[in-house]
Amino acid sequence: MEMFGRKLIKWYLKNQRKLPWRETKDPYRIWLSEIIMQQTRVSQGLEYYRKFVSNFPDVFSLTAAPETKVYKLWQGLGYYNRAQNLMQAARTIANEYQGQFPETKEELMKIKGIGPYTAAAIASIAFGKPDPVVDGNVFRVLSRVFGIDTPLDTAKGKKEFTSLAGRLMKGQSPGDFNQALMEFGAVWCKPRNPDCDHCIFFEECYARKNNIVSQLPVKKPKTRIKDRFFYYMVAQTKNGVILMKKRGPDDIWKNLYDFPVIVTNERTKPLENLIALFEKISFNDMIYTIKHISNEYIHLLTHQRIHAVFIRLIVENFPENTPENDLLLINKNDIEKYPVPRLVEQYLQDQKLIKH
DNA sequence: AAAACGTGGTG
DNA sequence: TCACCAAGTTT
Repeated sequence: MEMFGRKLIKWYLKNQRKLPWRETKDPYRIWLSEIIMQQTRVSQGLEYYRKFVSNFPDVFSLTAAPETKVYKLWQGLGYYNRAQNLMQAARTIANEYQGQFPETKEELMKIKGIGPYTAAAIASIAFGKPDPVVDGNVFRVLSRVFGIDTPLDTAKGKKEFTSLAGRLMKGQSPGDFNQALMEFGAVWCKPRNPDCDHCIFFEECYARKNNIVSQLPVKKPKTRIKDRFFYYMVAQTKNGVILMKKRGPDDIWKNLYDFPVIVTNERTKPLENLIALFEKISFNDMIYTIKHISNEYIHLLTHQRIHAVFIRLIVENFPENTPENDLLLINKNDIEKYPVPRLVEQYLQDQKLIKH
């Protein structure tokens, strides 16, 4: 523990980049740099920082500036809310704090645009408070060196990493420690292809030792919803025998029961064309009539939006022998005995094939 | 709690 | 090419 901070700061004092906001303890400039650098690379933000400092050397000059001028200077940086928050924060500090930045993380966080990260950064760098910063770099370095696979974009993850950073910080200068940790992540422990062989933590790094550097840090999977279109064939004889199908192990609803289905990634039309395909997954030469085509059901899963259409067929007869490949013929009175996805249950209810 | 918010660099 | 990522915060 102790050693981690010592080595880190030793590395930092020797290897840090020379950046303008590192040459001041002025909380105004620290704040300005932190807001500008949110979600922004140094190479992109550097010139903006210089422009803002020279145009607005203190919080009062920023307060006095016309909005348009501030936006103009911000142009091209992105996240334009930051410019608006910047002006509001400047007014707050000028009016409610007499131009003096509050010194605690808690108080700083009351100011617009200052969240947990920025508050800790100002408190530690400008005022020497022992508040650990936890940004993307810190997540990466700590998750690798200490082998933490808690997803960082969760409440649990944030708590865990903040707590660890706080313990590691003990005995070190908070501002230096925080900047060292971020700098190390930015220039050495990079997201991809870090130079582990020459790393100061070569010996102790958990990820390096276990060859999982590229797998850390862990993030929650993006909830990118995929649309899928399910076209179900609900085939039934006149005397009430329904063809069902057990779902396989490779998709959603494992081992539940539904019907023969055509799955596509886009909407299919006309629907009638699907029936030829149905014959391939059930019986050849079905003699059928289309009894009903349902509306599209939308069924939401964590990562999928299922668009389901049920095509109900009346067939003359199923073959006598029991079909292969997970197909089964059941009496419609027994349908409730089979576990089905909620989507299918809904359909069956709507069709009065089951009660409730 | 998840989504929106911008732009530019990278492998 | 394009998904991923960058000194996050707000709603």
